[in-house]
Amino acid sequence: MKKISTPYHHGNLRQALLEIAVKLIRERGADALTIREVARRAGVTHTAPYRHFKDKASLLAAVAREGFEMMVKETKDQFSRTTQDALARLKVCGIAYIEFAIHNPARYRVMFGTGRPHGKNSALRKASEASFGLLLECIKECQKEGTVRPGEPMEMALAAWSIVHGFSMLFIDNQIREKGLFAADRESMMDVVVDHLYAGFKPN
Amino acid sequence: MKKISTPYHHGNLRQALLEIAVKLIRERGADALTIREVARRAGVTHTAPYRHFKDKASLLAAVAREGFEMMVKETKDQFSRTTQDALARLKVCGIAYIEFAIHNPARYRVMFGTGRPHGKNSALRKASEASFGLLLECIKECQKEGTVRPGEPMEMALAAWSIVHGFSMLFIDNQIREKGLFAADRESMMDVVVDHLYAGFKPN
DNA sequence: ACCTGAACACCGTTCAAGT
DNA sequence: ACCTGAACACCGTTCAAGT
Repeated sequence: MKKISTPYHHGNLRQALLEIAVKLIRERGADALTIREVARRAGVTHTAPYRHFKDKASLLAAVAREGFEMMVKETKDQFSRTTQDALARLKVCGIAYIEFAIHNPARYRVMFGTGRPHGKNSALRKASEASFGLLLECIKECQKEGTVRPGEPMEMALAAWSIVHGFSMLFIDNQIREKGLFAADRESMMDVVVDHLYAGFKPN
Repeated sequence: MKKISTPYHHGNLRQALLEIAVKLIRERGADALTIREVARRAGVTHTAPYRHFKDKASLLAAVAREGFEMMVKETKDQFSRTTQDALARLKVCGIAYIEFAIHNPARYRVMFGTGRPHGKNSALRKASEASFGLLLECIKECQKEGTVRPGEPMEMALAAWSIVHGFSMLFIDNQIREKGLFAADRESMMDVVVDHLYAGFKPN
């Protein structure tokens, strides 16, 4: 009888651990994420993950980093299906951001929920800066186009980020449905919020 | 020799535990909050807290609830120092909200960071609804006054909440300073965000 | 290189017992 | 009523050892 080869050699354990981690958070909450449980589900010893991640925090950081990269990719994909109109792209930024959060609440919470800044982890930092950069560029282009009023783009990007982030957080934390805020569907809530956002950007 | 009386009888243990919990989160992060450590600092056995809180989650819920109550109180205090002008009160809502978050980041994170809704805990739920209610009332009054455009107040309150919550979260998570977003001081950042918010509320 | 097994110092929670 | 001490089933992390 041939030996059944063990599944996670040759470098795919790292990716497997990441996927299991996300699934675990999604299914059972952030508290249920333990290195030992991830290892168990991957079929390896509880110390094996330490070959790929320094500690639990850096496993979470890797999950977060992937998240920012996914978000950027999805936004760019939407861009390519959009007119050259910079204002349209700016709206896509907002919508894509919120949609990512709503469709990946577990991962989104990891991306922002740590309470710890990204400071030291440069890969994570770069990924999150790329995401913010997309928004910033859109705003600058809109200003050139004349579809967004003049003003410090950094400040405007901050206001824009605040509102989409705030809405996303409240939404995935159930604060919105819980308060009976809306019988309305997600789509129209998103539109309300994003429209409000751009109302503040209109040129005079 | 008289026995030294033990400090936490007669019902003040509960309050002591809450204060220690907040201090612990503030000083060493949310991960450092353990029931055992709280008990240790209070000078009681690690099982004593269970007389006052069902489990760790309900200790955290109590910390969160106190937070919402503090926020409402501080906002009302500011109201009493303000003109009858409803628009001025609306701005106070935004500023007081952000200031609370900035001055109590640890507690603020507990108030929103659980990932778990407040659903079951009715005291917590009521406290957070009171906070939202303040904002909602202000918007309605402004509409009567004509200083905020007509529209579903619930939707407008949601947009307002999103932006102050988003800004607060980004700020206390260090996402803002980390990205080199502003050399500017807090005050002016807050003003930018809040001004942007109210720009979207202006009547035509 | 990658993985294991034992070990250490912790957790949250329960429960019978003490005053 | 309020608190204790032992116990249980977990953690994260380290380290010497195996292939």
